[in-house]
Amino acid sequence: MDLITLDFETYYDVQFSLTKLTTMEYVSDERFKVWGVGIKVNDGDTEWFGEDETQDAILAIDWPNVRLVCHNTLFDGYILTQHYGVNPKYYIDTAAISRGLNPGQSSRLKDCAIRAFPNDESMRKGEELANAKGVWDLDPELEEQIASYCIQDVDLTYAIYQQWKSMPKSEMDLIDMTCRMFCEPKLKIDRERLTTYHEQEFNNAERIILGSGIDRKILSSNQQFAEYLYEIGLVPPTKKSPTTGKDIPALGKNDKAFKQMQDMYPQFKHIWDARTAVKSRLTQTRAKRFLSAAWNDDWLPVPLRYYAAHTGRFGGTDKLNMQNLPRGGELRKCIVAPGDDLLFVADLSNIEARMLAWLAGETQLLEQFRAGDDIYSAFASTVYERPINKNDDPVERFVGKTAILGLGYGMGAQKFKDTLAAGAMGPPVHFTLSQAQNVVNTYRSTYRGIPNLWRKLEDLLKQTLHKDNYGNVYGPLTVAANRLCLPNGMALNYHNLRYSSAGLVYDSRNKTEYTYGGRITENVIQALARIIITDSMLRLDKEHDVALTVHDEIIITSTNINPNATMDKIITDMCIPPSWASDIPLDAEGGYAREYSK
DNA sequence: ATGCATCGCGCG
DNA sequence: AAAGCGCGCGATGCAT
Repeated sequence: MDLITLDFETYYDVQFSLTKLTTMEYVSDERFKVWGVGIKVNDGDTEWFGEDETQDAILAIDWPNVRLVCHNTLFDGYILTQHYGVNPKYYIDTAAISRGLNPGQSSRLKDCAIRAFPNDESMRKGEELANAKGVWDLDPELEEQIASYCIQDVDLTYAIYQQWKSMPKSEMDLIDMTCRMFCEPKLKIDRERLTTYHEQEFNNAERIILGSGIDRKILSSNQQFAEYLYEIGLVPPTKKSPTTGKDIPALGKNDKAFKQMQDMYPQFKHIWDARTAVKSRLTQTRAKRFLSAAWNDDWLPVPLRYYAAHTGRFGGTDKLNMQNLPRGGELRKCIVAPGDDLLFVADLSNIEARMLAWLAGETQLLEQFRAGDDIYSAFASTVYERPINKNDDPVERFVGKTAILGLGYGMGAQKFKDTLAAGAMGPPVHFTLSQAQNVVNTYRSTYRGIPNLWRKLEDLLKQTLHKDNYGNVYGPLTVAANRLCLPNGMALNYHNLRYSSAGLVYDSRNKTEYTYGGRITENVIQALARIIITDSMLRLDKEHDVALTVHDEIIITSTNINPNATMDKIITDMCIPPSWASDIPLDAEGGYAREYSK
């Protein structure tokens, strides 16, 4: 099989660019034009093909026998499949590899080159002196310059791949899968339903905003909306900014004081409704993005960013985050399986709570998971000192749920109290600070292994600062330089980890992050849980099309033949424990339908 | 015009 | 000693 490294150079201008448009909008636009392409076959010399030669050069390649290497393969791969109609056998992306090996650091080609070849000044991306912005027809001189930059980029990409190809095979396969979700879409949109929904949402919001008689600029600005409230004789609530510590208006949808204000002044309902209409436009912008993304016969590419989080979790990209669609919302129902196929959706139940119990060695909790007990009710029973069950005690169970989901990573009494009152996951519950403190204490004393784990993992991370400790093992984790090695060959990286006056800090996205036991524990648990789900995705992708993942959820398209058997197979697969945690009790649940819904 | 920090809000 | 965490997008407000 040939290894082809490739880089497209395409027309762009001020309006028509990837900062303004999504990849789907850009490539499907009338203005889309390939200036040329640089192609390197195996270790041969990179060749430039100009505008008139590109198509022949692309079509001459035996794509079913090609492993493709690009830097940001979602872009070049999408052009190959959607513009030229050719599908490589395997997709490799050096930007994705960079994020896997160096999460939280820039994955631009320029920065990758420095990281891959720190001591070789010849391996540097040149400054792009040519300004080709807005030039539709390149003159020979400009084309010459672009061609030379392009060849240089292809050569760098190839060299970086050679340097980093020792990346675990399973992770390479995940990068390939991520590219296929985008370049070879598995999902479709229900265009009619989506169009109707978009118009309806838009008209509804407009009616409410216009009806209020307030300028939408005022409605959408916190500052200006606060001033407006003053003018009509109301005192806008304030709160302390969690980042700057300054007093800021508390006018968010979930700000308690603002909610109370709305309840207190029902005569201003038109104002509250208009504020919501202006602030909650996610569904409208998203519907619009879906419609333009699915330009090609309603096929919907799924843009996922491999290793977006330093824990390995995927993220959204390309102005379209498929991982935060409102639950039970119309948007999800507008996403469908193609033809007569069905969409299978399954998620790993309480995966993080299970992983936490397992790593902390909390035998009692593990036994409860193994027995299929309702963990939230079980903990609530301890708190309330009486048997709690889902049907009779929904409020008490919600307290148990909030505790299990939050307190495992060190949440304190004040935050627990606020979280309960906000009622984000259930009915709002109002506790005094001392009642909240009691629950926190009960949690920490009931599951002693968990606060113990916070201390152990903080100590383990500190060990990464001294090379005497490299190789030390804790469960599935191994100590190395500034990182905790994971059982899949990857690592939880803490770039430039060091002590500061604030404590333990590290660099992420040019920001200094402060960390501590509870937070490290959360990172470790998230990283380990992510391995369980991606292991399953890799197995399932052999038989079905994995179309999307949302952290603990896998979305698969498959035929409508024996759907119950397919569903069972998926669930069974997701519950296979990894070799490094063969005794972890896993559980999964799911369903299938034509649409994406649960 | 464009970049950056901050906030709000959607998901896990 | 104590501290829930992980994302991306869109809008605002301010700096360049």
